[in-house]
Amino acid sequence: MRKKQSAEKVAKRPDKSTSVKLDTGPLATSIGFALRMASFATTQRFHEAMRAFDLRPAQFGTLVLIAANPGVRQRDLSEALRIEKANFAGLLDNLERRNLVERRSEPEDRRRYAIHLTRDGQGLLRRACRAHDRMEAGFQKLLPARATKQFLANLARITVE
Amino acid sequence: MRKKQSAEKVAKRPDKSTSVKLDTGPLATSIGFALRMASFATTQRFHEAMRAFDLRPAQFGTLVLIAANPGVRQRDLSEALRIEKANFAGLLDNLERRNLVERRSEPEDRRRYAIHLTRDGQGLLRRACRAHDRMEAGFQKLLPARATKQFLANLARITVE
DNA sequence: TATTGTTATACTCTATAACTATA
DNA sequence: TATAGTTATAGAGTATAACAATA
Repeated sequence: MRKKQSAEKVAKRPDKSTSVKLDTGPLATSIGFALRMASFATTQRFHEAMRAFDLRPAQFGTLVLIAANPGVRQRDLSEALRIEKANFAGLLDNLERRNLVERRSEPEDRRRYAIHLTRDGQGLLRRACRAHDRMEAGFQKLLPARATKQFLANLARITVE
Repeated sequence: MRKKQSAEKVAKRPDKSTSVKLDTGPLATSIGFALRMASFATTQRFHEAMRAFDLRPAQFGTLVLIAANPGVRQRDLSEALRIEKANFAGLLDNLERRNLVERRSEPEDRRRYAIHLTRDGQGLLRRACRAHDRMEAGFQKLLPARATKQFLANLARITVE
């Protein structure tokens, strides 16, 4: 993608249709901006990796959390994923229409649903997780050796409440 | 906002209307997911810090890059910020209507605009940067002492191309 | 009265294609 | 032909309020 600075830009004219490296000023030391850019990059990779499964980040996260917490309540899922309950209803509708998850009513509190994966959901998630793990291995290779654990811990510190 | 665990939840029934900590399964070691959550958290803080200036992340980033690169071309700005040029036109329109930036036509290539901050834009940015710096100092305090530089370097490694 | 989940709505963000004017 | 910038549009993501059913 990146063309090296032509050595013979001499006489003609620069005609720099190539990308220009900008001074990022105070953004160069901005944790918020760096997180934004890094998250954008990994999200792009996520979409590539999950294209075959038609799963977006929030959908994949939902399936993973259900698998790890069978029977979890809808409200706890949406809170853990930082998704408004109003928006989460539609997300779950979509996964249920695709026969990946199942809402089971709870007799002891009939306002609540216990959410479970279907067999199809388990199967799709298993394959999606393999793609996810390959993607994550690629991210780890971008970091210094044995730096991942500390990096994840620092991200968790930033992710307060 | 957060209710402390009532000490007399004793006999009655748990009635856990408080939030439940879920097992995050393979997301616990997912760099992509951790970045997503951390970026979400810092973006929330950004909106609080910038409410007084009515600047969203992309708008603030735009002003900062213009200040650091006066006369920059619109295309280079949108590329640096990873914003589609089609969407960036409207963003700049908004900043121009608010008299914060100015598009100057370039005689040597009349397709291009050279983007500059107005006096108002410089003034607003100066104040916004102070709020931004305070916010960033808050983020740094969440990290171990002297860990910021390495953390930023690792974020930059993830942000490829 | 408070909580779980739903519906409706609006606003922002992102992505794509088609267009103009220039080169 | 290719590039800079614009317009239009559609799809996601996000936020808020109001509601029904239940506790």
